[in-house]
Amino acid sequence: MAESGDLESSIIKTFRNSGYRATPQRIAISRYILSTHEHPTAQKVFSEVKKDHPTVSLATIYTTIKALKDMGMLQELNHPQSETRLDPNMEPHLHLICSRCERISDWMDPEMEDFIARVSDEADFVVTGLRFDLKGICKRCRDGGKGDRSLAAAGESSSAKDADYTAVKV
Amino acid sequence: MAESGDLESSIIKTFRNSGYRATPQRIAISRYILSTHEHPTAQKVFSEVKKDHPTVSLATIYTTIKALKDMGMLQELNHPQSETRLDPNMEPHLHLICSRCERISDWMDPEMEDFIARVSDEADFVVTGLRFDLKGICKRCRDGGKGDRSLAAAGESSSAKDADYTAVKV
DNA sequence: CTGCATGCAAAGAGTTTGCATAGCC
DNA sequence: GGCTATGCAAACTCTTTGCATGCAG
Repeated sequence: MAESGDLESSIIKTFRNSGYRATPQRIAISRYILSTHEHPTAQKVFSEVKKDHPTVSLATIYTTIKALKDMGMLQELNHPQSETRLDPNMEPHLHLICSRCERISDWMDPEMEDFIARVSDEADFVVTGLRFDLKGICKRCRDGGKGDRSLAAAGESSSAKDADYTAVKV
Repeated sequence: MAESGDLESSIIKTFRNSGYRATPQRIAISRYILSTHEHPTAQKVFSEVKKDHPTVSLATIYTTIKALKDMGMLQELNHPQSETRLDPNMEPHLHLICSRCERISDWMDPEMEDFIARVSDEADFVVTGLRFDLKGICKRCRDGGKGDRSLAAAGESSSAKDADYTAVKV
């Protein structure tokens, strides 16, 4: 991609401005996480980065993730019975999580901030952060039949995971 | 409490209707989880139930939680860098999570369903479950100063955990 | 009585940490 | 060159599983 150089130099600047050293491993890890939209797991980052840096270790992945979180570049998404996934989108948004293909899509909604502001006001609760996930079936999986399970945990039924979200009558 | 007998017999019925045996341990575990509003961890359930059933094991806590989830009585709430917490409220609602005292309060909002229905429609995504958390500072902690950290992880700064929620400008 | 549930301990998964070496600044 | 970051492996935390015994139905 044409702008990979731009991304890379901005990553280097960000690390140095925060007092971190910009090592090749950190740059590669950050470049992958910040440019993908697939909300990867730490293991996924590990296997992707290993293609270019075969000696990289999982410990370095986790340390770099922690640094990126510390610098406000990244947040983590936890779900019951599944690994933590990473999200470089720091704007208020919600997640559409497909039970079938395990894909996580971001959805920006203009009304969300108003909604939150009203709840914050009514509940007398000063909101500093949010996390909004909708679980369900994406259009692609409804159209395409079985869907792409490449990101799904092998052999695990997705309906079991649905039990961890408040049911919504459809 | 006066209705503990009612809760107990309804727990027994629920287990038997689903083909589970209603053992004293399961009844005690379920009674505690279903009647508390503090969204306990498995460890908290363990220590509470041990008061009446000193020989109960953590494995039984976890298998009972799994049974309750299976019966649709319970969901789990995961947050980065903290243990899974339990929520017996199965109605669509959102969570107000205080960074200071670690308390989790439920908030029912009449507009939430409309909001979700609209997103579902616009995104062409069939919603089956939801998870909506707001992180911030509760009124009690703002009024009372330091707040009650009895549920907070010892020695851990709560600001670190805030990094895992999309920042909201206040 | 029959078979599921319990309690114990050990295994598992994901993540973190300790330490000697490597390499950024 | 000083000092942080790396890579390896071992430790850690939370959760799950295997198995012999116990007890609900």
